[in-house]
Amino acid sequence: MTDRDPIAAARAQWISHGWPDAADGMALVTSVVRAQQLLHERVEATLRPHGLTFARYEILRLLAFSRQRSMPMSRLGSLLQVHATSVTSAVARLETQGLVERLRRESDRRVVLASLTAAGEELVERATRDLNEQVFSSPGLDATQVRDATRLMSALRATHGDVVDDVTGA
Amino acid sequence: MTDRDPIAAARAQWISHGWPDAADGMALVTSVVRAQQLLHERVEATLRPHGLTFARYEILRLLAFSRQRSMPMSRLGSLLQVHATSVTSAVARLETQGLVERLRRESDRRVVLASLTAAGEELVERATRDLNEQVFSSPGLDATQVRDATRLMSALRATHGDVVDDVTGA
DNA sequence: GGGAGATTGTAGGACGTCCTAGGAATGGCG
DNA sequence: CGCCATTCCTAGGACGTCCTACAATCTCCC
Repeated sequence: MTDRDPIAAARAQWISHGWPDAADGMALVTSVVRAQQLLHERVEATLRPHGLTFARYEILRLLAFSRQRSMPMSRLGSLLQVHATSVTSAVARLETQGLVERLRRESDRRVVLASLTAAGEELVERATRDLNEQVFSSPGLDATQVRDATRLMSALRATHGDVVDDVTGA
Repeated sequence: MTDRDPIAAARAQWISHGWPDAADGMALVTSVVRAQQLLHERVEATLRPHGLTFARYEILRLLAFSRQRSMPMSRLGSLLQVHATSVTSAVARLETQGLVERLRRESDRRVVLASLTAAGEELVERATRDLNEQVFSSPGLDATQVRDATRLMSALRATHGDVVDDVTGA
């Protein structure tokens, strides 16, 4: 006996308990949480054979895009929108794996530069190829839906203070 | 000096590095992850004064909806789509807080029933009221966008194997 | 110079999630 | 009747996230 959609069921409960004005918002929040969970699982499964998690992959990816193959810890945190201590622990693991090394900037010795090693550079390219093939090129919606959904998520981000380009939707 | 939208920037990098077919999918995944993070932060901020997290709130909410005010651990896990061990640790904390108690079902002594206490029942109603007022009734999109976004997230869930009602969109 | 205040990063702790392993209770099958 | 596969739950560990300190370093201004 298969259960019904838990989110649709929760929405019905919300209405029958006298919270109709909040029911759609509840369903939206719950749907986004669940969609993120499913996408995250696919991404993690793809990265696992490479010994990476998404958090660590994102750091390698940013470093590989940068000119110097290195970046201050604080800049990683602000670009990835995570707490500084999360960056510290992720970079510590990447350093243990030999994918990144820490350098202290001479002109300002407070700054720690996370710098990609040759091994890190090779790994991030292989991992990116797999992610593109196994997740990003077929995320589970058709091209129109992908564009619409991305635009709606951007609008949501914008109302929460994120800097967002292109909400108007050309 | 404000940075540009990190997701739009990543999408541009994807295209210029020769991965145009994956760029939109990457942007979608990243947008969903970020939107979830923002909504999750608002929800957690609302629940914190009540001494709850979203994970524990969801358990209390399900129990309060159920007839007996109780439910097997395994059912909580399947409804919430989380690992059984996550349920164990959340219920353990709720028990410490005096919001839930564990009962063993007599007819099948393998089953542990998580059962709402009077304190838990009161708390979940107060927490729900705050969530409805502070998050769910104004999730950050207008009514049309909320409906569209929920429908797209449902389609995404459906392609990943979730049981989903109402994808067709009346 | 030299101290006050900012900025940058790390340490330690709480919590949630997953995984693997394993202990109890049930139910079926020889 | 008794053994075993299944089901249900918990224990312990890895990882990511946040928070509150705190240490090191830089900057500014007296």
